[in-house]
Amino acid sequence: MAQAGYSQFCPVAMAAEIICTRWTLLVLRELGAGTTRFNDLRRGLPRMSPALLSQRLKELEGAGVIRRSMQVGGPGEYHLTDAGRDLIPIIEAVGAWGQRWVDPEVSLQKLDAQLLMWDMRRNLDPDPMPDRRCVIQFQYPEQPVGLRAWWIVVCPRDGVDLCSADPGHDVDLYVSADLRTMTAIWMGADTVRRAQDAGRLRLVGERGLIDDMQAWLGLSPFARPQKLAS
Amino acid sequence: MAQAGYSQFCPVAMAAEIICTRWTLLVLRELGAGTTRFNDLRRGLPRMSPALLSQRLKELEGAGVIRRSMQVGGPGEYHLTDAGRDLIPIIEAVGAWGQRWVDPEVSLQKLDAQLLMWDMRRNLDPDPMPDRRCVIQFQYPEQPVGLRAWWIVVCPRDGVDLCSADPGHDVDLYVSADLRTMTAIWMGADTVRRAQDAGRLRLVGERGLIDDMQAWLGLSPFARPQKLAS
DNA sequence: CGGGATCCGTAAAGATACTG
DNA sequence: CAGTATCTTTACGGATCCCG
Repeated sequence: MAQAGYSQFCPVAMAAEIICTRWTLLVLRELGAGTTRFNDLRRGLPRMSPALLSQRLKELEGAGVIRRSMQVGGPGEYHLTDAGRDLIPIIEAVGAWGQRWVDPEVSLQKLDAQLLMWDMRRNLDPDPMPDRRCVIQFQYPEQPVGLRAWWIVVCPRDGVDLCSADPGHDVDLYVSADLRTMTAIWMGADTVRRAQDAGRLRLVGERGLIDDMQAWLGLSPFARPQKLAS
Repeated sequence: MAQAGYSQFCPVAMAAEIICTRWTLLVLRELGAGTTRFNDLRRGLPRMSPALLSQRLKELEGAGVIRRSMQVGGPGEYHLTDAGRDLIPIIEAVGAWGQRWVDPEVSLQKLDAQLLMWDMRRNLDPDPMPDRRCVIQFQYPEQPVGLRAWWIVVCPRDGVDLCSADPGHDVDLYVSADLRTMTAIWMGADTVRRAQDAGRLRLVGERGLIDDMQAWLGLSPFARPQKLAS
């Protein structure tokens, strides 16, 4: 910290100077998942200060891991370079290690409704859903007001949208659980069926959406050995 | 920093809290290479303060990555657990990434004679050497006095020893180069033959030792896709 | 609203000295 | 040999503010 790096010629040290600084691996995880915009990165990294995110993005650009494309009239976008894409298997391996060796009781201590919803939105699979607009409301009754209710709107052509305020549409499915249960399902430590049978998860609404929920909800990309998005 | 971790349930974040703190990956690299003693770890991490090393070892023990074995009369030893051994492929992948994507001109800026000699000592292969005691003196004429001369003593049964003071034995081979050249050879960016032909490396002594130098010297474990030591 | 920059208090790391 | 103790420097967190 005090000094630039480790002063070691070893490739592990050189790479660690680039990717093992605070938050950096998570920034790369977001970029690997397809996020390109500054404020979208922020949504996936809610506790990271914008100043530090900006600094890290510059450092990664300097290291040749990402490239910043500034359109004249449009917003800037950040993309992994070839070197950056080469880091994705490493991030997947780190995630797999965490999934295997970190006690779920510890990770389920770090609940964050906004982060969970943002993550679910990204990975939600519309294919098993009816071919029309579907609105699902998630409710976490024990959460503070602003984090208690969420709407996910799936449109066949507009994709998946997340709102923390009522968008006004009719709701096709109400999902109610405590945040811990929903996170455990998302991480693969619990299932829709088991949680529903045990009363930890309540589903009210269209039968088809309920029956296929495990399918369209999916799992965190790190819950099983699976690739990150393109 | 201000807070303990990232407050994210994602396995990547959980793992990053454990292994992506400063110096930690290099501590694990040393342990993965077979080093078990505190002061030997220090030799491989010369710029890391003992206080921080001690702290990191405790953190890693708390995370279940290493185990500390305290013998009653003997010195303490640190060993990777199963979880820790599972990190070795990740460290190798990080090293491979660094070897591929970090400009050698940048890594060859971070020269360190003591670190290089310690690293060479660990990986030196006595097999291609004569079956008797061999003494090799390395000289880096441009280095400051205490780092200028090194002796490696290879004994068929006592293993490989490194001295920074003359051990008093007859020298079988004198190796003279600048530190950058020797490091480049060690990292696979140069070869004994090429450096000698170009006059960057001077070898004086027993013909057989000279001819087989590339073989017994070997390469850094990260210079090619190869396993760390047992 | 997207995309940052600035400022200040706190927490972590570096340097060095010292001890059982 | 295997660490602590101490003091200074640096980085990070959080809030606020700025600009097109």
